[in-house]
Amino acid sequence: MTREILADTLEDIALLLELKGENPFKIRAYRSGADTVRQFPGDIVALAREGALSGIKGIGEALQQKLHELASTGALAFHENLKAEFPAGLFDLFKVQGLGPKKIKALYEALGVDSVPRLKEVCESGEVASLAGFGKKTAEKILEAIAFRESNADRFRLGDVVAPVEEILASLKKHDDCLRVEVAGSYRRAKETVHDVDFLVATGNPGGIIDHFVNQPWVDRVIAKGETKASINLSNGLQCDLRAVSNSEFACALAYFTGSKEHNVAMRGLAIEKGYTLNEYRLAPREGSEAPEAPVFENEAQLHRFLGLDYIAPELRENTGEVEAAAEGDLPKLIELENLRGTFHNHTVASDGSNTLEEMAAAAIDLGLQYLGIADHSKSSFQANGLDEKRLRAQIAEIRELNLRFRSEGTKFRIFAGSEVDILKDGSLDFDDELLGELDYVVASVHNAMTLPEAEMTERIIKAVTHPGVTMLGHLTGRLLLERDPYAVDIPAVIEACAESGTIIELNCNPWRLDMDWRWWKYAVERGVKCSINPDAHRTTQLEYLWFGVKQARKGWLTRDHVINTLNLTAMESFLTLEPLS
DNA sequence: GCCGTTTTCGGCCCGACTGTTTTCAGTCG
Repeated sequence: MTREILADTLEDIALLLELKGENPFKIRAYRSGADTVRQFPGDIVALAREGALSGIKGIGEALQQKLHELASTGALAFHENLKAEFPAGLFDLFKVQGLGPKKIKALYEALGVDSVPRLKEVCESGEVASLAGFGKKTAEKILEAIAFRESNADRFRLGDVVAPVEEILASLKKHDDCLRVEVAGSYRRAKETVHDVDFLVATGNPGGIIDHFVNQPWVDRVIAKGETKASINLSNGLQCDLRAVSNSEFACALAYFTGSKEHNVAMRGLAIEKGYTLNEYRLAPREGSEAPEAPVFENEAQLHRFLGLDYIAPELRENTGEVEAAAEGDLPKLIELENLRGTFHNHTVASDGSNTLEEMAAAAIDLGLQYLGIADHSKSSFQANGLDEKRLRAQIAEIRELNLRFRSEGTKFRIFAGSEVDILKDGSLDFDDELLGELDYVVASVHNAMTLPEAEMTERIIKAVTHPGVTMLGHLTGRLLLERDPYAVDIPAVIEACAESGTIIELNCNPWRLDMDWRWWKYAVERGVKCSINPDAHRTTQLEYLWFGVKQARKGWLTRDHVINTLNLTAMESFLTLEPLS
């Protein structure tokens, strides 16, 4: 049983209840329950199994009971019974843009539409167009959406959208009618994957800038275009939305469109408590409220302050307690990119990297770092040209030489000799203790046998992280975003083991990984575990992945004190119990 | 289904765009 299964089941129930036309507030309760489960800072699966969920906001008695049944027996009768009422293919229909529960229900009941192929059939035959509430245009739109869906995925890794987003942003900035522009939405919150990208402009002429937006060469398809809002698809399928507001509305609009939805609900709830209604344009006294008029807000910080909150950084706006903490003055001072003094876990041409030791070091120096940890693959990762004992000892010697040269040249910089040692199937390490002892630090990672049952995988990893020679655990779950699921592993148990043995957990910044997931960091640091933000760079330019890592760390509420590589060189040498170079 | 300085009932966040309709329902974010 995993957190994802718990959350997905609740989400599934919400969908089924929608199809049945149930009370929308009940449906919302299941959805928000799913969200609470996903975001819960702790071992929600264990709590559910033990029936110890009471007191969690948003999980009432009914959901507690259902989660307990699901977690303790592996199935939920209520869910199974609901599912049995509808054909399985119906769920695919929700992924067609423009189709919601009402239309799907109508199509199913009137025309027996229970799958995407069947939907295509009835659109082409003209049956859809003659259905009440549907028309020719609807049928065309559905066909268009099906075709689009067949050719594109609907989510993108954060790392894959940075370039197009920056290009569009620059183009909007240059436009004469643009007073201010920001990217809002999940991109601004630095979610690891995004569904779409939301641009927000302040302008006195919305029509002009909307026309400009939909007429760019990279626009593949215009989904919608109105007076203040437009949606387009890029040729890679990425959906981009533009909202135009007046300059005086910009702060509220930016807060609103940065979201998340759940964060906004919490913010509006807070506004209501204070006698106001909050929307994407303004904060205004509610009807019948005695509250005085709110001023025009120049920026989000002013809005937050007016509501009695400290400024909440965009990365935190996921409704995981940030609104309450902001009210109490308990928000953490989040880590910033500039706080990093060095980094670990980087590759060179010795294994599967593209640059030499010297080139990697030069790039790190250019970024203003004081140290760089090299950790090429170990011998079992022969697919990645992993180093055997002899080659690794030669690399250690080469690193010592280079460090001497830095010292003689007066460069305050040090390469730490490490290894990304494979955690073998039985939890033992790929090198013996003697060689591990010759290294400055050791990253231990799983690269094979990823389909072990959860208990075995957990035991395997715990055995490795409790080995005294291991400094840190690499990419905890092995996930590749949108490509490979995390392997089955009991994350809280691993965190606990790391806490006890003082082993650091890596936040791997490769945008394909971003692993350990940001949702676990609050829990990990509560247990006393330290984080290392590591780019896993295989070429010099990938050291810039640190940007993604810091964003994820901020999402995980991490401060500089939680992150080991904010230590300066001297402090780091002392932490690793190494003789200082100079 | 959840929640509570309005606490066991009666609320529950809000607006833009589209298409099919003549005033609005459905979808999306």
